[in-house]
Amino acid sequence: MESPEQRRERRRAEKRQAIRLAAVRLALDEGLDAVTVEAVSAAADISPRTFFNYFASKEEALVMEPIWRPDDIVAMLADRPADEPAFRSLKAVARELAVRVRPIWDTMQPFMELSNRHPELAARARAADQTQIMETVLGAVRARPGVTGGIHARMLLITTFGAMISAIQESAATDKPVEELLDEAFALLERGL
Amino acid sequence: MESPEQRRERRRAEKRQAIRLAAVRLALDEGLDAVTVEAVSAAADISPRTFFNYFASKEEALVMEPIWRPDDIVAMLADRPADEPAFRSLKAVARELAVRVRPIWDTMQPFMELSNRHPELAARARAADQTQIMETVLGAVRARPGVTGGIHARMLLITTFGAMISAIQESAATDKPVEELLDEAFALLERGL
DNA sequence: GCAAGTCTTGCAGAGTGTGCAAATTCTGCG
DNA sequence: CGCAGAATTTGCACACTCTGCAAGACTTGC
Repeated sequence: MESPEQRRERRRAEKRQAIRLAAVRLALDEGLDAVTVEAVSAAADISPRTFFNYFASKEEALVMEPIWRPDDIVAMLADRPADEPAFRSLKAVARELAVRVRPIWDTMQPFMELSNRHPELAARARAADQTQIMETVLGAVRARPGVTGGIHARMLLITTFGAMISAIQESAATDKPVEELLDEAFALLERGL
Repeated sequence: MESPEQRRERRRAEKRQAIRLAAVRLALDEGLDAVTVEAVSAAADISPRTFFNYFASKEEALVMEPIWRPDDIVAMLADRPADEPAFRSLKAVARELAVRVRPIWDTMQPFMELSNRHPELAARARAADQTQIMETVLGAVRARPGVTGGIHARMLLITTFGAMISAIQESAATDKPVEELLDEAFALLERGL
């Protein structure tokens, strides 16, 4: 069964996604300039004011929901065996996150297409997430065994995300499976590029 | 001597910097919310309209001029010996870019302070640059010897910038010299983290 | 079928950013 | 100096994003 709260949550998420799709379709069909809040709202059959009940900004509606959230990552790291070296833990976490991508790969396509045409979009949206992750997770990485210094922790994090982003982009460009590419990327990091 | 054009260029750059400083000072003194184009213009003694002759957006005035520009990087890469492996070339380029930072380190401080208080700022501003660099430079990296595949090129680029960003941030946090930290970072990349 | 809560909407207002044309300032040069 | 031509600054009108607030519409459980 479904509690009333879950029900509301789900509905809200569905509507959010519907608005997103309307926005992205509009952007792909008519160009980014055609995407005004007014136009999106009309397409999604809501009032402009309501749009902002679902998204804090217009941009937010044009990119997909982030697959990595700081708390998630901290939690996933905490779940790894305490004596596991940092690099190994991060690799495991990255793999787990990559797996999450698979079931939504198809729905991601329009967003990827849009990101290809307007690379600033996804980058800008991701930027906020990334710094937040850096700040939140850096402490957790430092606490892991096998971290030799301040810059080591930073490099571990930044390269982990570099690997994920590279894998996703390369996968979109070549159609190779993400996980395979992610393994390649981590192999490079492990033995040195 | 100085040609008239150079003169104009220089003046323009000076004014740009003056506006920047006014904006950042305002942000540090009164908080980010106090930074409206109107307030910045008043502080810099120009009209709001003129502000937009110097910056395409308010945000642009709150972060420092990027030290890396795509064309620069491509040119620097082209200057490296043709048979030098990609990793080595990128390391050399990164070092050269890091050296550029030294003479302006002091003027960077207010911006760093602001970036610490509002991490989204610098990240968002950098985002556009970074994707542009990716797109522009990726081809040049692929053409270098020692690049084994699509994901290798991507990882080389992304980790190079990761190293530079890590080094700068860590340097700001610990006061160690940037170049030393950059070397540490590249050592990690070279032998594997 | 009603009462309480939730969601949607309109409206007013502050702020960003742009095109255009007038006003101002700068430049070299006679 | 003083002036013609060029570059810069500015005001103005306008389209657009985003927010707070309060009223209206709609759900929901009972």
